[in-house]
Amino acid sequence: MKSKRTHTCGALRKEHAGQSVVLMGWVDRRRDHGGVIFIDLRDRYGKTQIVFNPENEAVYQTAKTLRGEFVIAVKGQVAIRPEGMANEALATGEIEVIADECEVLNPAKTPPFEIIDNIEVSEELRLKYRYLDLRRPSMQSNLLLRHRLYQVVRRYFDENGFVEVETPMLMKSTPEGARDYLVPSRLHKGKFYALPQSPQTYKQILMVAGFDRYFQIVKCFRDEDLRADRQPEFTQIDVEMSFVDADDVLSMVEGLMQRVMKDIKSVDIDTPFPRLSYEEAMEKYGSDKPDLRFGAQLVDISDFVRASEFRVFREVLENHGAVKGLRVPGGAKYSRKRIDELTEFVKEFGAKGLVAIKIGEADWDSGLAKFFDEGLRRKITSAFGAEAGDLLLIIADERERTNVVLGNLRNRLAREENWIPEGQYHFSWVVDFPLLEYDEEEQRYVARHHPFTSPMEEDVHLMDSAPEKVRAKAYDLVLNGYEIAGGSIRIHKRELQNKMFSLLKISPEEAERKFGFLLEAFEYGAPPHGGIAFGFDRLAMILAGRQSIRDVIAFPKTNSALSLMDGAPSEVDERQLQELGIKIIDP
RNA sequence: GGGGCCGUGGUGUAGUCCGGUUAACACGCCGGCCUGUCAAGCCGGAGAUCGCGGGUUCAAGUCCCGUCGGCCCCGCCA
Repeated sequence: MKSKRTHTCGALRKEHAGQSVVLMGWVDRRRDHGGVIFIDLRDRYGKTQIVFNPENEAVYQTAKTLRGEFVIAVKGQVAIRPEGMANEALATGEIEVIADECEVLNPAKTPPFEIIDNIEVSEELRLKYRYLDLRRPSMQSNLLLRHRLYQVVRRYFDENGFVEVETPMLMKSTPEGARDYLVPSRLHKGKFYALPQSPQTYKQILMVAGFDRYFQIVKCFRDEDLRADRQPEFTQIDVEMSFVDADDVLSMVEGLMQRVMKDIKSVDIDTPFPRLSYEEAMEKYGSDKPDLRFGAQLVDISDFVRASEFRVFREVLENHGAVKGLRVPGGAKYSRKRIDELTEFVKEFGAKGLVAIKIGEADWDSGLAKFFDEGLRRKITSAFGAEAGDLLLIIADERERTNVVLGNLRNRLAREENWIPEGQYHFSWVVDFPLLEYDEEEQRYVARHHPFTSPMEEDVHLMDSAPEKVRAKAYDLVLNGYEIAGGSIRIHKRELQNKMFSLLKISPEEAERKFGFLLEAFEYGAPPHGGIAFGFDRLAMILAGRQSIRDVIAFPKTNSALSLMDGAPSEVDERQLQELGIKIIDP
């Protein structure tokens, strides 16, 4: 290439008129009028219209050969477009570049899909040709947003005295929690490293080491099944602080969110964020990550229907279950088919059925009316705040299941009934989580957050008598129905940690084997500490207004954890296996 | 481990329920015409045997079985 690029394709304006410039980029579109040829030249900064006039024979002949996605260099004069020819849709639309010279830096095959936004193309193809997909303006802006998010986070924590420390990617496997990705050791055949599910133990050890404010933007790995908001490798903003209580962590995070929203979205948000107890979240919204952009709270009618003739409700209540429901404004128009669909939906979450009551002008428009006397019908209707034309959807089951089922129904209805206002960001904290939950399969309590989470002091006395009632010093940050961060104050005393392990049925020997290094560290002066970790991809996804974290990850995996572009995972050479002492056993 | 939806020229879809002569449409691509377009326009053309394998049938894109792949969800994700 003879000359250097002087400007990007988004840079030129009226005031550059008359200048000689060199632009480089991709041919976005070609409009050949037989005489004059227009090329829109694209790079990540924008597009600029290039004009090729037949009078300039040499450059005109080159222009005729140009096709989509050719990489070219153009030297020319910036000119103000003729009267009435400006393109307001383009930032550079008031000018154009009259080409003097044009060099094809590299031709291109016709791409398998067009490099434009708003085209319907299967995600499969987008992932296979990710480099083409990433050329599309919307994907470029997603990755640029992600880039800005990294910068805001680093700046904020740096300003607040946090130290960024990298922790190992090759670490000890700790089978509590998610499935590990394992890495075989060549030097120690038969032994394995694990990729971190999170740098949890390292950051706690950094507290012991005296780095009282730590953060890291770090990859984590979990070998579990994927979802729209879950990838096997994902990025966390990992944070830990010493000499703090939960409020200190929460307000530090609120400050970060305020900064992020301001810098990325130009939105001012209020702090402190509302806090809901776990119990309140479950009872009112049926979720530990409630979407608070809309109301539609669950209504508990257990106390009313206890007196009804309806056996389904009575039996559930006799077994200490709950009867709760949701009001669907205007839902009385739902067809039988629609209600059947919703019934199928709630069954996926373990409900036995769904009771639907249509509210008519005078009274219930429902075959169930006969089971409830008139006063009861009126009480129930008013408990829901329901009016004629509404629909009540009611679940009767054990309390937790009732809540969870209705929570999922609430989210589905919100989407389908457009209850969710556009462009809102509703942050909240969910606090007072149970420390433990009982795992039926393993027949033991497991840590709801992780085994290093501190119980609340006032609940410690319950650890022996009623472990399920012990609340944790744990907190989740929820944004628009997504858990975007979760953390806790940690246990920093050996005795309490031992107690926790015994509740989890982790023997002293096992604790020693798995976490001995951490426990030993705690014996050398561990400060009280706590922290939090953000799902960076989820946060980026929400800020970008996308439905899948794949849209904010440059090279994501498919649902079955394949990389369609490079073909990972793949078989390896026999020699590599030999070096590692690994034999493949046919499945 | 399980449930649902999907796979037809380069791309997106129609056709599949009710099997039957040249698989349709739009965009893209190629060529021609055209000197001010910007989703340029007009005319013409090429291009798919219907994800893959097997089966049923005189006959399969269409029915059946299996398999691969994509997406959404349940379980799982301390």
